[in-house]
Amino acid sequence: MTATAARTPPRKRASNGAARRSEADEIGLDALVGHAGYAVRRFQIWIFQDFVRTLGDVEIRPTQYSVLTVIGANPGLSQMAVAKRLGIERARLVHLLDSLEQRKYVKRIKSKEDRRSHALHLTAQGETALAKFKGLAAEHERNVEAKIGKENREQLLRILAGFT
Amino acid sequence: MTATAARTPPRKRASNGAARRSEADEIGLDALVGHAGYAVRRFQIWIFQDFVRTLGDVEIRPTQYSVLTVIGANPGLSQMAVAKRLGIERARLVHLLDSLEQRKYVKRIKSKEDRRSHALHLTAQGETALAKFKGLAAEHERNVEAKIGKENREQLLRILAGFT
DNA sequence: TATTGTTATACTCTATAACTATA
DNA sequence: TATAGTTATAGAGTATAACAATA
Repeated sequence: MTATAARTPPRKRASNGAARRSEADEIGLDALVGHAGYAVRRFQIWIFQDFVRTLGDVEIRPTQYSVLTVIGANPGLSQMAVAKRLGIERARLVHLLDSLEQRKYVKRIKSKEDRRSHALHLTAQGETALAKFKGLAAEHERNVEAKIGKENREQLLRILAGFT
Repeated sequence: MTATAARTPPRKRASNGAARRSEADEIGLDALVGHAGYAVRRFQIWIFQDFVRTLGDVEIRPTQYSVLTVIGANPGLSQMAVAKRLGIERARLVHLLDSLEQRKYVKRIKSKEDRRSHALHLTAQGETALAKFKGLAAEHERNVEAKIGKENREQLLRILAGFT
């Protein structure tokens, strides 16, 4: 392969001395245009920021929300089970749970069957809080729908269902 | 809203003393199933890992690739312009460019028009290297296509085109 | 020997704030 | 005053390794 393979000719730049472009517009992405990963990254940045903003008052971030939701729907899971299911490192989950336990949303209960592991449960306060978080997360989801369209959101969910 | 709103009944767990589930399968995601952001996050983790693996030999990560590609296609851009176009913090771009400059892929040239700013260019070595990176990135993109299907990848790019 | 939870380390990335030199 | 680049800091997130208690 030569150095020119797949190279796009440099875009015409404002010549020296000419008026400089007023904005960071018109800058070509070249090969990035064809990369799904680039589009997905930019979309994820937008979607995370909207989630964090929408749930800003309750100070819940996406990862915390996912942990609370899975524990709420599957009480008694071990830390390993939650970590594997959500694709989180078990070492990281320790700190996430420390925080959620301090805030009285989650409790670790020593398992009698396997004394190495903890059974995870929501507290009563955690149940109430999670219901509120789900309402706000639904609001966030409506923002997503407004941004990309109802049909596109549904197609996206269908296309990526295998990764959840 | 009550605490029970939108709550899914807890899944049936293996009763105490019964055989425990062998794998972290069958764990319900509850409300996460309907969140585009969750699916996107999981997909992005997969896609980043494949990119990093596919370009592992050349030690180029997605962000570095995006910076090199934009500079290659738009020689002379300032750091601010690159940062804005790619949605990277300008403070972060400083370190990215430090690394790419050390590796002789990029050079910062003091602008004569505005002595505060640097015009960014690829070195000859950078041009050659980027061509190789693009070939590997195309290989990564074929992995994506194999994973989600040709049609789905194209739909994804179409749906998310507005975020690039 | 292997696994669970934990602690620790390193690096990537996001988000700010403040500083300098220029404009 | 405002902007470009830089330095610094803090927290989130990823990726490892190693350790104690337990299986």
